[in-house]
Amino acid sequence: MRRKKQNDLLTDVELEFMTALWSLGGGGVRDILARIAPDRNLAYTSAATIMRILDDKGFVTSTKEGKQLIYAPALSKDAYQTRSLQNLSAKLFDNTPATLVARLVDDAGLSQESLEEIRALLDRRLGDADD
Amino acid sequence: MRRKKQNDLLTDVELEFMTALWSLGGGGVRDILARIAPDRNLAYTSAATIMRILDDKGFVTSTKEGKQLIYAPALSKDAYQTRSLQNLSAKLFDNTPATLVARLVDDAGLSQESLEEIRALLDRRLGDADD
DNA sequence: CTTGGTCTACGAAAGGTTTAGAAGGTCGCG
DNA sequence: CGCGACCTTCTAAACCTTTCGTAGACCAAG
Repeated sequence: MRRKKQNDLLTDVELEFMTALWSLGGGGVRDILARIAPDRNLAYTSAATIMRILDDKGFVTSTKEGKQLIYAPALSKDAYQTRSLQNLSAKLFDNTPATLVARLVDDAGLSQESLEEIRALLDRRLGDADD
Repeated sequence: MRRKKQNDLLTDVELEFMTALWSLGGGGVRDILARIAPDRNLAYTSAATIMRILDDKGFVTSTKEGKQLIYAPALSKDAYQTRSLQNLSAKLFDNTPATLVARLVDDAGLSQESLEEIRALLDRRLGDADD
């Protein structure tokens, strides 16, 4: 059975848990739950269910260690960031990344510092292959 | 009563319809449905329901013209692009736009052309205050 | 061996999304 | 007037997401 709706995007809660797992590198349900916002008050079984779903969907791998399951990301955060950007670019920006960046740098809430950081990035990226 | 889950993001189908409406500027259900991918085969009443929901949520405005409702975006595409980027930046990039752009320009699928377009954008934006 | 703690798996409930049929209004034309 | 065409509104079904309780497995300590 395949996903039928989205390509391979995480739902809100799934992303919350993957973020915790990425920062951890790996761990059991209790470790992961400890990284979730404390005011969340999520039941342990809820967390376990989320992790099982992530496993089913292939976003994490699990290995039995003693009596508990240890989870590890099956997809790096970088890779997922790229995937999300591609999705957003396709859905909302006509697959033209330049428009996406334009909207980003037009955002008044963006600091000068951030802008310069971004240009430095681009200079580095374009400097190499420049002819 | 307000939305309870997301800030103010469109669902998949809602985005599909808003995209049609943005490209149209405004129109009735039949106009909008004509802009949706033709292999979609969506019933007219389904389209009407989506538009009513968008109206309820405040994403469009409607005015009665004769016997039909004419819809217009209550939110520009630019504004929604900005909103989406802010959301993605907060959820997945720790609110550091530079990281977002880094992931974007690291994407091997990005053409040299796009990269240069992006840098030109930044130069224009930063050129003023350059030292 | 039995009890208690910890774990995973299953199932259900509540809410949101997507689709579409049924019902009822309105308008123009014969 | 009455009919058909077209429109909106209501309602429901199917599915997905999120949350959690219950049940069953397993192990260690008394």
